[in-house]
Amino acid sequence: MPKQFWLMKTEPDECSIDDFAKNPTQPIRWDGVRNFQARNFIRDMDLGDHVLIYHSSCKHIGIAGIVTVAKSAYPDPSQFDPRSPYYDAKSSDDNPRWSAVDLVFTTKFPRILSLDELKQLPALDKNPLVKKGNRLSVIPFTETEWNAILEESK
DNA sequence: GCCAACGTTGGC
DNA sequence: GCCAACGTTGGC
Repeated sequence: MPKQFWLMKTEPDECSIDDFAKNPTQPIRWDGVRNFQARNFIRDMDLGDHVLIYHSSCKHIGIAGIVTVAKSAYPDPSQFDPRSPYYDAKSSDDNPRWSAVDLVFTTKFPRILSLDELKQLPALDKNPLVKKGNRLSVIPFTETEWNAILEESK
């Protein structure tokens, strides 16, 4: 039983639920998060926690499925790679600024739960995901919020 | 492509 | 510590 629930945003061109589904036992490194609040949430993630995958900036915006934390936070290697778009010169080996987790496929919803639909769920009233202008890419979910999503996905 | 909203940076 | 400028996110 997972201890905590999360949602992570991704542009499906970069990494979609189908990228997880096509190799369902192969974890994918979730790197490139460069926002301090989101990073702090990543560091709070535990092995076995469940994560909703949200497709943003695309044609079908919404929640596409569930993945599970397969490895908890560790230093994001891309911050040390000068050729990476995620390179951060201010980061050092002994004090890495950014963290990554590994995630593994769990469930693909039969259909995307659209943003419109999510906005209509009373349980998500207070969730930053449905607030205008929200840019947080890693969001903690309460069990109530989580259950409302699972119910809606049926 | 547009643009509002936001987080970060840097000058002071 | 303030805050303007800037770059980015993300829905439309």
